[in-house]
Amino acid sequence: MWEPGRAGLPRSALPCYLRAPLTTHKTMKIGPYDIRRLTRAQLPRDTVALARFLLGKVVVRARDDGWLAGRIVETEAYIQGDAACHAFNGPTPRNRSLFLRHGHAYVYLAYGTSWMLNVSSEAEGVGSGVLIRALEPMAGMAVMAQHRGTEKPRDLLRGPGRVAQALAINRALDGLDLTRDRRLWLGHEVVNGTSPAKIGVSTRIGLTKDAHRPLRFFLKGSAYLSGPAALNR
DNA sequence: TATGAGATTGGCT
DNA sequence: GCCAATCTCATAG
Repeated sequence: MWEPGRAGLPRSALPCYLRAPLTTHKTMKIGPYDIRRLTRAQLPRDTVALARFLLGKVVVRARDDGWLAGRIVETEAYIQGDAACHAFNGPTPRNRSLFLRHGHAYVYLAYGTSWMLNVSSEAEGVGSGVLIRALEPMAGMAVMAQHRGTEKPRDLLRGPGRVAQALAINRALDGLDLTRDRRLWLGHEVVNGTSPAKIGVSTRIGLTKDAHRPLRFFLKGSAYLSGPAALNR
């Protein structure tokens, strides 16, 4: 089987989407950061646990024009039996990816205008997911700025629709395996001796059904949170 | 078949 | 602060 980097071409000459690792133990240099892919075994198979676990982890998008990456600072859990969860009424063509085993992408269009990235979060057949609401920019800010039409770092990835627009995420990526795919994957930073940030909890943003549940999670003190300041304390 | 609501955003008052 | 843009799907007729 042909493998990138083993065909006489230096890895650095390959486009990002081919340099992206399929295996876990490889460490990628993305911008100034050392990033290693998360395996399915590392991902909690529980929606709330995954929503908390993903804080501080990294979303990596590989494009032929470069790496795009951001640190997850805000998530929301959409659990089975929750009226606000898209899977509440069973599978439809739009929400079927929510029923994939944990670690797959569920990408959908909200309000006909904004794409949203979610991570499926339970066993196959259970419709649940974690919405990625905000990232802190790590790499590829110039390309993100092009996609977003703004240069301001705080406006690149603050809000789920902005995350998808900045990272060029749309229906074409719906259903992919975030632990295996080269184009979009989850990683963690390889570092020594960092202290874990405190996690804040609030109600979810923009809901009318089941709006009272404390299922939004965020890194306290981050400058890249969406939502009103009152919910970020 | 028609209608209204929705896990949002950007522009304008 | 208000509102339009515009896709998906549940519900009603």
